[in-house]
Amino acid sequence: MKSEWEIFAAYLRKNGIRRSEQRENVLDVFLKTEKHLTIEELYFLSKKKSPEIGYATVSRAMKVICDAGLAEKVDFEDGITRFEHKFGHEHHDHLVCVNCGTFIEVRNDEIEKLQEKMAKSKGFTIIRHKLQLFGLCRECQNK
Amino acid sequence: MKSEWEIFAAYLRKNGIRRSEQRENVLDVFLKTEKHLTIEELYFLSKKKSPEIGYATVSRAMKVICDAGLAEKVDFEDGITRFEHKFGHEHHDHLVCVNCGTFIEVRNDEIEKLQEKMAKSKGFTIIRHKLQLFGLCRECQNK
DNA sequence: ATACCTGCAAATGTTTTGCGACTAA
DNA sequence: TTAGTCGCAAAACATTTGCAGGTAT
Repeated sequence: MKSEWEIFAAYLRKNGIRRSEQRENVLDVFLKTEKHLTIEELYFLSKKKSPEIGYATVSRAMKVICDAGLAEKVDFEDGITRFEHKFGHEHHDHLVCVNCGTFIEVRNDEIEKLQEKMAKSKGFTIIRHKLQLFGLCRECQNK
Repeated sequence: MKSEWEIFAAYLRKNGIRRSEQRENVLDVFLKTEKHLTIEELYFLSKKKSPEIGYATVSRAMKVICDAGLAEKVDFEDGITRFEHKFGHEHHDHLVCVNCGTFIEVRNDEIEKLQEKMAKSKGFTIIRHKLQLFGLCRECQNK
C-alpha cells in the first residue's frame, strides 16, 4: 500500500507541481497531527520548521494536499475551516458538542444505505454527503 | 395554531424589541417566498417596500427572525448563507445537486432514529443535526 | 531558461459593528 | 423620555490573489 508521501509525490509529478520545502513541511505537520487542524494552526506549526512561511503558502499547500486526496475540509459551522486526514481513513460522520467543541467520529452503515436509497428514490446519484450531529457530550450534560 | 406573525409579535414583546417597518417588511418578504433566500436576495426584495433599507438592517432582521424560531440558516457549502422557513415545517434534510444547484427536501424517520441511537451510544444528546447529500440530480445525470 | 513557488500586501466576499440621527412606545 | 433602530460606512474575518523576486528541474 502506498504511503501518503508516495501519493503526494505521484500527484505532484502528474500535475507538474514542483517540490518545495514549505509545502512538504505543511504536509509533514498535517500528517503528524491526528487532530482537525485549522489553517491558522497549520500556519503556526509550520512556522517552527519554516519560520519565514506565510499564511498564503499554507493555504495554497492545503489546497494541493486536498486535491491530492490526502486531506479534506471539515466545516463545523463555527466559521473556521478545519482539515482532516482522508487517505486511509474510511468515511465517517461527526458528533459535535456545541458546548465544548469536542467531536467524535462515527459511522453507521445502515444510515449510509438508507441515504443511498433515499437519493435513488428521488433520482439523485450521491457523490458525497455530510452528516453532522450537534449536541452535548457526556461531560457537558453533567454540568 | 399561532401564525408566524403572532409568534413574531410575541417574541418581540417578550424580548423588548420594538416593531419597525423595515423588519416587518423583511419578515413579510421572507414568509411570502417559498424559496431558500440569501441575505442579498432578501435585501433586494425588501428594497421594493423599503427603498432606503440597508444590507445591515436585513442582516439584523434575519437574526431576530431566526431567534424567534421562524427561520433557520442553511449552508450548502457554496459560501452563501440561505434561510429557510422553520415554523410549521418539520425537520428535513437536503439533496443538493452539485451541478445545477437545485435541491430537494427529504425526510427519513428511520435515519433520524438511527442517528439518535448512534449519538446515545456515545453519550451525546442531540440538539440538532444536519444531513446533506451532494450529488447529481436526474436532469444533470442525463447531460 | 522556464515555469513554478514564495512572502508580502492588498483584495475578496460576506456578514457584522460603530455611530450619530431617528423613532416607537 | 429613552432605549431600540436605522442607514451608512467602516470593520471584521478567514481565505485568496497579484506581484516581483526567488528557485527547482
